[in-house]
Parts: sequence; structure tokens; C-alpha cells
Amino acid sequence: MKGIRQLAEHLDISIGTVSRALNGKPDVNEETRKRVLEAAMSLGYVANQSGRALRKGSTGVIGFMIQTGQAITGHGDTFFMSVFDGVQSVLARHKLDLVALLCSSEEDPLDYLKRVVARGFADGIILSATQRHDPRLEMLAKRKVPFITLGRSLTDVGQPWIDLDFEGMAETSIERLVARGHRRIAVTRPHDDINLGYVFVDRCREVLARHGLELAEEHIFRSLPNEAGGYRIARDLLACEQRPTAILLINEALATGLYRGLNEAGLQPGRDIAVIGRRSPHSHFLSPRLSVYDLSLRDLGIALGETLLATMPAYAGSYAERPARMLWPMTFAPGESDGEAPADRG
Amino acid sequence: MKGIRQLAEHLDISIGTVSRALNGKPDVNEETRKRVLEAAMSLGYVANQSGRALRKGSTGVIGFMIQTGQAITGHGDTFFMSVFDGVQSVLARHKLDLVALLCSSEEDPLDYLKRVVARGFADGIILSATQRHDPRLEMLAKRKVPFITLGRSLTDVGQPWIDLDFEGMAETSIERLVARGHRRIAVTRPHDDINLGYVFVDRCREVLARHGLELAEEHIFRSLPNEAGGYRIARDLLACEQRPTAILLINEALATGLYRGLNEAGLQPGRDIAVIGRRSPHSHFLSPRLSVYDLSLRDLGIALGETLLATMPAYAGSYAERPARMLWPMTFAPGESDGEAPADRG
DNA sequence: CCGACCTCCGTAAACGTTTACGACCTTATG
DNA sequence: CATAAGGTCGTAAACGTTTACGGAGGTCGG
Repeated sequence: MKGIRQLAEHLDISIGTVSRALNGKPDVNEETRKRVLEAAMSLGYVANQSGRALRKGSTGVIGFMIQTGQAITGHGDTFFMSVFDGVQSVLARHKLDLVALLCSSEEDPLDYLKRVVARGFADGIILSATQRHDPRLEMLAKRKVPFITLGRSLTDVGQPWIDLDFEGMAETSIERLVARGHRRIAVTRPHDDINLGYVFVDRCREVLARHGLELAEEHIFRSLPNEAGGYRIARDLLACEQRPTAILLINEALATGLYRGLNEAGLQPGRDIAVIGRRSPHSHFLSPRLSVYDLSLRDLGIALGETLLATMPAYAGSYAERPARMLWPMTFAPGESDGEAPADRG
Repeated sequence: MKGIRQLAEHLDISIGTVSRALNGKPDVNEETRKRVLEAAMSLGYVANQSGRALRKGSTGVIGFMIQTGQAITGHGDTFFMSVFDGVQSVLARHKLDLVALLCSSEEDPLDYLKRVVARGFADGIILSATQRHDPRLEMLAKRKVPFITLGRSLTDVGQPWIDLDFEGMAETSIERLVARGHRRIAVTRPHDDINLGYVFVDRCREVLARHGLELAEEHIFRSLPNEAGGYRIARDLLACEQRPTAILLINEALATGLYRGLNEAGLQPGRDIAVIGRRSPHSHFLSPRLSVYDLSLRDLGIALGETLLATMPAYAGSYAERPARMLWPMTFAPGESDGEAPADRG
């Protein structure tokens, strides 16, 4: 089966009618529509993407941009796989397809994205790894491409976003730790200018101040969002003049390395130092079990998909009630790693 | 900047010449070519994907198909990110783009792939999660889409493939364990019909036989390729009539859960039971450190990219010397988890 | 019986490229 | 000087769809 023309000839119907039948246009006899649909099915006809896109100006594809290479992105395969799956479950309802736009570590994300939109690759775009100042947003806004970001940015062009509620995490985790007697609480932040780091640290500082506590500079650890970064944090932590009695891990990959580093130093999480992290496939299998902030990645994906569609005229109808911006809540799942503060050592 | 027409008008050159200039065709004055290139650059013109694809019949896009959803995919957390990056570094040389084709967990992979090729989405395709019997291969071969599989299959349509050398892993790891006194060696295999499981187990059995040893049925553990699967293996392992003194983990995510499960039972990897696994971002931070089979994911990606291009007439020239099929070697990186067999308990 | 209206369908023009073809001009060759 | 050859470019036809438009036939009300 080559194209719609062959299909039309085979049915002895005009090519226009076939197209209308396939696209659910109203002015076609139900009888013939059924014939067309059946023939298309049995012959395995699927409209050519390029032809359709060229004519309609839309591709039926939504792109989710991620950066490949080392785990600089802050998330691993499993994170994205689950989110993708959620997005797809929404898009499938509208016959839209999701593809991951892979920006190589060798290419500038802005250049890459420019190319993608100039080529007319996708009807809508989901951005991750949102930077504190992110030129991608301005570019997309200027070219009027529907998009949504996973994460906020100071670069605000009015686009919808969904961001994990790191303020909430800061709030409740610090309250919890303080209530358990901790006074020197350390926090981590990403190495790069990803926005969430600023949001998180600022709020932590704020909550601590509320209790008359300070967030010492030496208690803010910048780290790569991977296991090695966690290991390094352990080292830095041991080198602190005033060793913290608790630490908040903003990234889900850090705990593994941190645990190892602490162990090597003879410190046990939960007993010698409280650790609160993020849920990951591994967190539940650390011992002692990591206390984590958890979230449903699939639901997050669903929300991303719906919010994006809400900004696209052709689909907005179904999702009018969706808030354009929201903080995605995380729930605390206590493990055994965030015990009482050890007896004061001065 | 809308299209090539505007660009041509702006330059006061015919649209055909502009196209030729941009595409590096020979019959265009170098002077005008330079003008065109500069104008295109400064105006940010990029050829529309649909128009070009429609005319040329090729899209300039290579698709890497993966299945989303739960970590059924069977790889560690940064597996795809790293492999993608390698593939891209090859494709970039030919101005090809890589996108990940995301098949939702709700859709049949074959149907999905049919849609992709019928729509003419990609010029070439990389398949992962190759099944022992995989109808996707026949479909792609029939429609003459260039593709390559990561993993072998009994369904052989002559396509190129690259597969991790699980035979080699079976060979050297079992030799090593036997040399260290182990007699009851357990192995794991994926829960599903992915091909590598068969290859691996068969070879293990073979090598053991060479030493007069048997691979007991109760020592073959089917498991999900994730941490929970590993935890479950620990449980099953403890329930064995004849408890194995060593275990081979085929998947990189299993070790975390296995360690936890063993610990809970008071068993220490390396001392009470030898464990050999696969390198993952986590493996190095387990304690005791996991002995692993390692490979360069980025290099694997490069090889995949080159081998795929070698099958595509338009690019084959550069990669003629590439073998169409190869086993990708893994190197053993000893840790502390594969010690001597404990004293015989009968 | 006529006009208005509806239903269904065919025709043809777009969409933005690439490229076969041929025209024009210049230079080389005899 | 005539012809051939080569270099450069414009013209127009594709590629596979979708869709505006209009036409044919049927129905219905007046």
C-alpha cells in the first residue's frame, strides 16, 4: 500500500472522499466511510506523515526535550520513562504521538530547539531541565510554539509550567528535623543553574530562620545529580567545621553515594546523621531505609500532557479547567534514615 | 522567516538555486552559495521538515525505539541516556537527528512500529528489547526500512545487530567462580522472552557442564529487571533446597535489592555468597563493592549508529568496514563481592 | 412544478521542498 | 568564426496529503 491514491483507486472512489472519510469529516456517507475504513485497515494504509503535515501545518507529534549524555540532566531513564508513559496516556486520546527530542551533550540546547521548531517537527513541546534563566522559553514564545516546562524559570513568558513542590519539601522536612532536635541541617543543590536549586535553598533558609536557625554556607553542598555526587557530599560533609546532624538531598540519585561515604567513615544514616532524600527505585533498598519524598511520575506525566493540550487551541476544550501552573505535591514516606539528633556534642 | 521562498526573494535569487546552494549541490557559483548560506544563517532559516521529507522521501531522522512505562525495559538508570549520546555523535556528522520513538506500555510494539514506518517518520530505526521471536524484524525487513537491533533474535531477517556479549560473561564469570571453589552457582534471567536470557543461561549451563557441574532448575531465577526483582531473588535464593554459593546477575538493577535481601537474612555478599553483576551507576557504591561486567555505553551507541548507517545506501560509504553483526565485549571489573566459596557445608 | 436546501462526492489548488530539464552566458577548441 | 563544452541559474513538475469549492442528485415545502 503506497498512498491514498492507491487506496482510492482500489475503492473506486475519489481521493478527496477517502481523505474525508478517514479524517472523520461530516460530509461523507456513513456507508462509504465504513468501506474506506475497512479497506484502509485491511490494506494497512496509514497517512504519510510528511504529506499530511505539509498540508495541515501540524504534525500530530508532541516532543519532550531531554538532554542526553552523562546524568547531568538530574534524572535517569526510569524517571523519564514513567513520565513519558503518563504523557502518552493523555496524548493517545487525541491520536497524538510523543517522541523524545534528544539534545546531545555536544550541542547547545537553544540551537537544537531552534532547529526543531524551524523544521516544524512537533506541534507542542515539553521542556525539562528548566534553567533559572532559560532562553529557550523566549524563543518558543516568540515563535508561538505551544509548550510547557517541567520546572519554573525566572524567564517568564507566561507559559504554563508544572514544578515539583520543593518549597513544600523544604518546609515539612525542616520542620520535622527541627522537631527531632536537629539544629545544624545541611542541604544540597544542583551544580548548575537549574532553577529548583534556588527555590529550594531559599525556602530552607526561610524555614530555618523561623526557628532562629541559620543555614551556614558550608552546609550548602553543590553536587552533580548522580551517585558520585552523593559520595562527594559525604566527604565534604565530614570536612565541615561544624558537622551537620542532618542533610536534605534534593536529587534522587545522591543517597547511594552518600550512604557509602558515610559508611566508610563509620557513620550510620539515621543514627549518626539524619538523611532525607527523594524516592528512587533504589531508595527503598538502602539500609537503613531512606526517608523520602515521593511522587507519582506517571501522574506527573498525565498532568504535563493535559496542561500542554490546554494551551493548544485544537485540544483546549477538554482541559479548560486545568490550572496553567501548579506545584506538584510530594508526599513524605518515612524510612529509618531520619532519626533524632544525636546527643549534643557542643 | 517563513520558507525558502522568502529567503529567495530576499536574496533576489530563484528558489531553486537557493535550495541547491543550501544542499551543497555542485552547480552553483561559490559566491552565491556563500551569500545564500550567510543569509540563511542570519535569518535563521531551516528547511521545513515536512516539505523536504515529502519531496525527498527521507526525513533525516533516525528513530530509537524504546518502550516506556515501568522499568520493564531491563536497563539501568542511565543506560539509554548514554547510548543515545553515542549514537548522536555519529549521526551529527551526517546531519541526521536522533529521536526516541516512545512506545507506550498500553500499545502493542508491533502496531506502534507499523504506524511509525507507514507514516514515514524515520529513515532508519534502532530497535531495543529484542525478543526471542520478534515480529518487528520481519515487518521492517518487508518494508525495506533500514534498521538494526540491539540484541539478537531467533527471527533472523539478515539485519545487522549488536548484542552484549553475555556468552563471554557467562564464560569468564563461571570459570572464575569455579576456580574459587564454587560448585553451586545460580543465574538469573529476564522474566520475559527477551532473547539474551536464553543465550546466557544456555552458555552458563555449557560452561558448568565442562566442569562436571549442573545448573539446577531451582538455581535459575526469573526476575523483573529492577530492584524489586533483585530483592525477590534473595528470598527465592534463601528458599532453595540446595542453597547456591554464588549468583550471576544478568541485569544491572538487580544487585541493590539482592544486597538488601541478603543483608536482612544476615548474609554478606562476598563472604557468604559470591555475587557478580553488571555495572550500573550504583554498583560501585554498594558495600561490599559489587564485582561487575562493565561496558562503555557511549561506545556502544557509536557502534550502533555506525552499523546502522552502513546499511543505508546514502551513508554506507564511510562505514564499509564495519561488521554487520558483533558481540559487544564486556570487561570484568572486580569488586569485593565475589570471594571464595565458603567452607563446604555438605 | 419550481426553487431552496441538503447530502454526498469529485476537482483542483494549496502546503514547502527538491530536482530534472533546459536556457543562457562564458570560455575553450578546432 | 563556428561549434562544443562547461558553468550557472530559472522554470516547473513532482512528493502525498487536506480542504475550499462547486456540482449532481434527491427531498421538501410552497
